[in-house]
Amino acid sequence: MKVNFKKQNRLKEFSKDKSKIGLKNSQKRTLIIEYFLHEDKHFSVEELYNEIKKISSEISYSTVYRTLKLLTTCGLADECNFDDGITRFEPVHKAQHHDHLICKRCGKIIEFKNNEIEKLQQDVAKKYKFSIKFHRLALYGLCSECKKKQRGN
Amino acid sequence: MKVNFKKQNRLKEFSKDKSKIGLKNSQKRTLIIEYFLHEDKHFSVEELYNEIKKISSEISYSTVYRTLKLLTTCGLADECNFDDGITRFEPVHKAQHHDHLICKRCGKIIEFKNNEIEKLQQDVAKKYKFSIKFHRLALYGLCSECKKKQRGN
DNA sequence: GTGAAAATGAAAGTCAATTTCAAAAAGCAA
DNA sequence: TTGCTTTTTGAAATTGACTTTCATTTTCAC
Repeated sequence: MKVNFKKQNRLKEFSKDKSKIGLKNSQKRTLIIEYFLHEDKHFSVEELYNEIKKISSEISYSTVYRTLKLLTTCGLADECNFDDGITRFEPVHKAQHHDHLICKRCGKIIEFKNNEIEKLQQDVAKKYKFSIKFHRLALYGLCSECKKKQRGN
Repeated sequence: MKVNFKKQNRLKEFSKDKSKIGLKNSQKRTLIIEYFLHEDKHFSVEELYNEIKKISSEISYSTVYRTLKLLTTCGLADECNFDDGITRFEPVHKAQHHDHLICKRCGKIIEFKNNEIEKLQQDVAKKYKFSIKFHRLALYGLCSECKKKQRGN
């Protein structure tokens, strides 16, 4: 498992905070956190649980669930909803907010960032004297590969 | 209950289709549909059920639920999710797609439309060779009234 | 090591959404 | 109108993802 510097720092941060907020250093939790932060993917609890199980069969669904919620509370993970009733978690990239393209055929999730859209959102908010705390933008459709496949059919 | 022309037409359309797809003309369903289409609001099943109950106490939650699902299938209603785990339904305005501003304090839902944002979404899609079938954009925050109240506190 | 506090797993509970099924209503045909 | 078939309905049960409970295990400061 390749460890990238930024992510290691995030994990270290997490470790530093732990004592302050009364957390103990659990091996299982650490394994889950490392796996989750190093994989740059969107995981449902179920999905992460299934992958973790392969590495360490002694980790329960509850622990995976609780760890993801904990990371969310600590600001190291974000919860996403993509219209299928399943909550997914993604590692927070502190540097940049982003939105999502979701392929309805293969389920692929692509992240994108568009400053112009964000600016226009602020314009909309201003028009309605509204202050935006956060937003969700998801574009649903077909990714390039699935488009090719569909033509083939 | 004021009936606007466009909505009456939509209802008529619905009625026309009914026989073709094997639906019978139920009084209760008709009442629910009329109420839903004439109120230009976002309803959860629960909310619509509570309002309908006041008019006709003999209509059950199941019927309201099934009617809203039916309207969605027929393309006369859309399902929305605003990050609170509750599905809301809105009458489809055939003329225009729109997005939402949601006040996290009072729950108010404001609809808006911004062609520039839509255009930029297409640009994003093109960049990733993605074809968009539909999208969801929701801006969460505080509406003008709630901002005022908050200052007052 | 000992003891207090936190973490864990399995099972139970929650809650909105959805389905089931027996009874009621709709509507076609005689 | 009556009889018959199909659809609709209400109440209750079920589903499925999420969340909590609680007895047991692990952590860690002393």
